[in-house]
Amino acid sequence: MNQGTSFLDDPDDTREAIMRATYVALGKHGYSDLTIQRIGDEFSKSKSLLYHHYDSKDDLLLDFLEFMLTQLEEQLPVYKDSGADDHIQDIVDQTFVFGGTHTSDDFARAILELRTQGANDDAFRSYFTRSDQFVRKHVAHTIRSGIEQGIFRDVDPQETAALFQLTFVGTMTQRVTSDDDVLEDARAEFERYVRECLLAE
Amino acid sequence: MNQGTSFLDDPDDTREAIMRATYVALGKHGYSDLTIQRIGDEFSKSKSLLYHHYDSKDDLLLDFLEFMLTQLEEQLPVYKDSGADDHIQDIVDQTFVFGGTHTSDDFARAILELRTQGANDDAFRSYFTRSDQFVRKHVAHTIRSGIEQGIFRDVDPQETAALFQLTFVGTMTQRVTSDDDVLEDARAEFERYVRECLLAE
DNA sequence: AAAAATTGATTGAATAGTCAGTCACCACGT
DNA sequence: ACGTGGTGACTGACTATTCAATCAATTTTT
Repeated sequence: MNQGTSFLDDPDDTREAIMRATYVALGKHGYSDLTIQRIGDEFSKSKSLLYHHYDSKDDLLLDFLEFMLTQLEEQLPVYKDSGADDHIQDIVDQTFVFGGTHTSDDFARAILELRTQGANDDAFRSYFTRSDQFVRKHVAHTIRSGIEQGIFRDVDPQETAALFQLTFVGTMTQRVTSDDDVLEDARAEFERYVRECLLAE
Repeated sequence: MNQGTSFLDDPDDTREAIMRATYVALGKHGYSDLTIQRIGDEFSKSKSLLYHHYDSKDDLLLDFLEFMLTQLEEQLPVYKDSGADDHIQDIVDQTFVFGGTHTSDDFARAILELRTQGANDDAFRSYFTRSDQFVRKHVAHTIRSGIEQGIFRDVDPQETAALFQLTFVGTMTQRVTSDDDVLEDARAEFERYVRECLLAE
């Protein structure tokens, strides 16, 4: 069975512990060297217990993916209707990250490794498809809102959000897989784009 | 030993065959399920022979990475000094791809899977670091050239190239790991960015 | 004949997953 | 208050398989 099947389970202590163990093991060894053994090593209980909670390694990893995507989505800045321009700036900050909560490289590494599995695993890919659409709609809504407020130009919200989404994914990939410090420069240019192509004059 | 150690080797028939086999196996099974056995299965000769040409699986994979990056760099449109704007358009086309030679999803998948290994493997990461810098300099040079020609605005070539690079990586990641068809929209918006933020008025 | 290419058989270490069984706890009837 | 039985958490030992890597032997090339 997956996650908490009953709504009256204990506060899901064990699941969280397993997720944490998986996270640590993934960080240490990388996805392709991630084994049940190694997850068990980071877990206070025994490795066999993992099979009591999950049917298989795949089952566990799929739950872990869901866990991580939840974390990721919770990181989205909430939209206080105040100013769409402020909110967009929050999103840009979040994208290029400085000191977000657990926006460490570890977290980005984990997400990217999971994401890459989507290249060969339909189940994984459909999770990310849903997550991408969620994020994209969130951004598109903000932009639409900003246009109505008259602080953004009359751009296509769908298309603009798509480029934001692409930049977000690109940043995550780039940060983790290259030592070239392209990110600062890219950020400067992206902010120029926001100023000159999005904000009203 | 790696690759062709002598410059007078036979036209590297075997190496190419091994690279091809690795490519096919990678496409079929994905990096984390890629085994010497499976590479051997796609290879006309026996699996043991792989160890005659390479010291270890890692050694083989590292050579494969170099092989793939060479392919990738050869795909860069050459800069005929005619017009920087045409050349930039070529680069955009290449980034968002339509019918490039082997710019199939298979190729993108393979590159992304290799790239993601860089998250945990320093050797892999340094290859991509070098490759990124190569591409970025190429784009920066084109932009600098376009500015001198007066067809681009007076932007910062380094920063602009960085955003191109980010978009390139983001596209590759997105294409392969999500069914959300964000790419068309993102392309439309990116071309708007080029028109309004890069091209002279 | 010497060197290089190629093979099948084999090894020892991991691998995912199983299984029989222990333990703590809780509800129930008496 | 006291058994009694049921349940789920938990474990260590185990299996069958797969893995990377080795090697002695054979074929092919030079």
